[in-house]
Amino acid sequence: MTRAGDLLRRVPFLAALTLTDRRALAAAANHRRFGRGEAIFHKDERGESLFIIEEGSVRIFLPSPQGADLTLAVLGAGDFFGEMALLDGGPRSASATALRETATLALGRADFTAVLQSRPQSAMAVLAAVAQRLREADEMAGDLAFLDVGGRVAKKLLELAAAHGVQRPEGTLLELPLTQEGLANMVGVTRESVNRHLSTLRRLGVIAREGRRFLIRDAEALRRYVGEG
Amino acid sequence: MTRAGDLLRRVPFLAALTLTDRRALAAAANHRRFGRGEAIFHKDERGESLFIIEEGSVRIFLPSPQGADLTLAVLGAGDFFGEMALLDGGPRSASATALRETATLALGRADFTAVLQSRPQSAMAVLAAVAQRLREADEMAGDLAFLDVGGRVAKKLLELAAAHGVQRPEGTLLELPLTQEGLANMVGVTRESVNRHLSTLRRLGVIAREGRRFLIRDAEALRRYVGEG
DNA sequence: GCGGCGCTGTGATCCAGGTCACACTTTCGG
DNA sequence: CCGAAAGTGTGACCTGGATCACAGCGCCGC
Repeated sequence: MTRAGDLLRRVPFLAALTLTDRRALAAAANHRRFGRGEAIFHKDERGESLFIIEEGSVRIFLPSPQGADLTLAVLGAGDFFGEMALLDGGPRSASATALRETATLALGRADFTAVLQSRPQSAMAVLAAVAQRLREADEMAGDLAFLDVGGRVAKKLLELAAAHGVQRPEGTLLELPLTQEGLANMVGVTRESVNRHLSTLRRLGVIAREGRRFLIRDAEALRRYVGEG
Repeated sequence: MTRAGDLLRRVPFLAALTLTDRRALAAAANHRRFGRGEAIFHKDERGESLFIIEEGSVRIFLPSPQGADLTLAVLGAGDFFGEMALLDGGPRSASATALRETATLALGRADFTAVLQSRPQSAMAVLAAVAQRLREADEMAGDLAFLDVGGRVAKKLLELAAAHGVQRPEGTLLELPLTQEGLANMVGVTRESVNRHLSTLRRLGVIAREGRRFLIRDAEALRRYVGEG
């Protein structure tokens, strides 16, 4: 309970609640755990809950008929997802699976809307978060329409560096372990194409591999690489 | 004033307001008109107002360095846009221009947030609208990643039919006059490619031209065309 | 009613990236 | 610690769409 209360305080849109409210909410919410690779929900299902990640990480993606799906986001502790189906009443617009052992707090529609209705601050925070996501989605569409594969790969590396990068003497190291296939899915291309572009980038000394993670040696060169290929 | 009050009643997220509130809001808002082709705002500018369309139509798009930009939406009377910059404080995420003579009501940040904070109903309505748009944006990204040009063209025609279609004995007529270039921009490809696909569709008797508008003769065939090319 | 400009249609080329097919390397579960 | 499975690197090939280059067409303004 204390644990859950602590978590909720760190979730932006719930920060405006009083301690008692947060406790009540934590009591109302369901704890749910998912194993590595386990599905949390599938696109097109009806959705009745919002999930808050306590621990772990979750991939949100559009499944494609012919395998290779498109990753929209990878979320971590403190992030929430699954709100859309609650907000506009539609079905799940994407699928979600746990990338590793993950613990969540699931909030039902009634509890969620109650918070939004009674706390203008919370509603504004959710609004800001959703607007932010819309912004990113539009940008993704733009990238798919305007950039070639090289540019998309380079740009995604920069984004990942901004989100999960750790400064190192030799450059920025991407925390999150990422396979070429994973990167390919984020960028909407085949694994082979990603490989070829990474190879040239490595040959140019722009990036390097550190086990299962990437090291970005020359962010500036990467930025130039976006928009030329 | 009465005019503006009337308009506001028809805007979903303002429907919850009392008549007096709507009057006050209408008084606070600025009327602004734009000529055919005139820019309303540009991507990356700072944005301090939300626009409600009284009359006319507006194209929201991502400009691309090399010309051919990507159309995200075409909005008409009663629709609103420009809310994102107000909600998350970021710059304009896209550009907006009037497609024809257009009258708008511009609402400043303060007035907008005041409504959202004081009217849970309004906040929920905006939330639903933004969620809806996020849904569409994600779907667009999926289409760009998964569908080939033929499929994208066909799907867009079906969407346009759903949004602006009028039933006719011979099929569904798309109200809005649309050039091949316009369609190409909605779908992220060249005009020539669109032309070729439209030609085959016409040869197959699936669609036909009615002056400057499209007639969809066989929606079922169009649906099949999505996802095969 | 006529001249011009913005649309439409289509052919000829070219090439980025998908597909297929493997060999090699790392990692991890048992 | 070993063997299978997952991930990586690359070559050969083919093809959908971009690009360039025109030739008609029709609608609009004067």
